Amino acid sequence: MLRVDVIDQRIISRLVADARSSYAEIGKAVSLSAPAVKRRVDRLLETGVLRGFTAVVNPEALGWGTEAFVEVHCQGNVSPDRIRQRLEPLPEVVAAYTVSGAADAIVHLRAANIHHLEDALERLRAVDMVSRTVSTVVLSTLLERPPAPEPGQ
Amino acid sequence: MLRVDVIDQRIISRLVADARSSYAEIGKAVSLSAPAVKRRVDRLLETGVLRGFTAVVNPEALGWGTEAFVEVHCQGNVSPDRIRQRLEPLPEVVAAYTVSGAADAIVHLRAANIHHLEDALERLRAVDMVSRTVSTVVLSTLLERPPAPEPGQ
DNA sequence: TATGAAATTAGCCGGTA
DNA sequence: TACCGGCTAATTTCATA
Repeated sequence: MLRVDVIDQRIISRLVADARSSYAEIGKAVSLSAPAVKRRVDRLLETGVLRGFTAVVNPEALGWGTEAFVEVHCQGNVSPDRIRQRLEPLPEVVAAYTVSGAADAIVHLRAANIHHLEDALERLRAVDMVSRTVSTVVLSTLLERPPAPEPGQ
Repeated sequence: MLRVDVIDQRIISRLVADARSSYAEIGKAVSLSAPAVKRRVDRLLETGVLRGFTAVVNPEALGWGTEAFVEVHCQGNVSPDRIRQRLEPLPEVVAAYTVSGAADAIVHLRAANIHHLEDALERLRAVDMVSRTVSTVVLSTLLERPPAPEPGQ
């Protein structure tokens, strides 16, 4: 049900590189007809291997020039689902993870500027379960890329 | 040159939600003809507001089940560009940022499993400029989403 | 806006495990 | 039988002018 063969991986690679390329074009690269490619893509979407297709936007161009990673420490035992529920309404949260170690979660924030970031941090700290936060402001983005289609190991 | 109006924002929203939707479909939503939408999208790509289109893959489905954030401490003064050059060859690095604070950089790693992650960490630590690393293993992903088309502030 | 070219998509058939 | 791919045709979409 979650079988992904070599051809699927090559199709995924193509779609990761350019999600708007046509099935015919992809088919030429993997020696398949366009309908065959569509069938595989539909199956990959259905089985959840592919979650969808999206545009990659330049955050700075949209006025999201400032970002930070925030370690969130919670008081008491909090379920991951409850943390997610509280973080979801904050529009500045672009990603959040529960983690091992001292902190309970790592939250990736994006804001228009330092003042906006400060404001977002304040709202994050105001979430009832949050007891302490440790922020690390991003100075520059060195690298951002999708995971390779097949794990190296 | 980097002007983005309200209609552009709505087009970007649509493309972020589904990069494979047709220009005609987007046009219907923003009350524009398909060629008009195409002109705007082309312009957004040219000015760098849109970087491209990509498929969102389920990392677990492809065997990338383990991830970690790593604080990297470097010895001496190292330029961001040099750090990027050294990180780029490591396929497990999906994102990297220079940051303020004690650490010099934060690296987002994705691996097939804990053993693979350990292996990748070892290769990261072997990079000459790296003096110390602090790893935080991700237990679960609470949230992952693109930034909203317009900043809240 | 309109027109030719290209892509999408559903249906049908054949080969194979 | 179930699965997978190719082929065809109707429709939609694209990219010109």
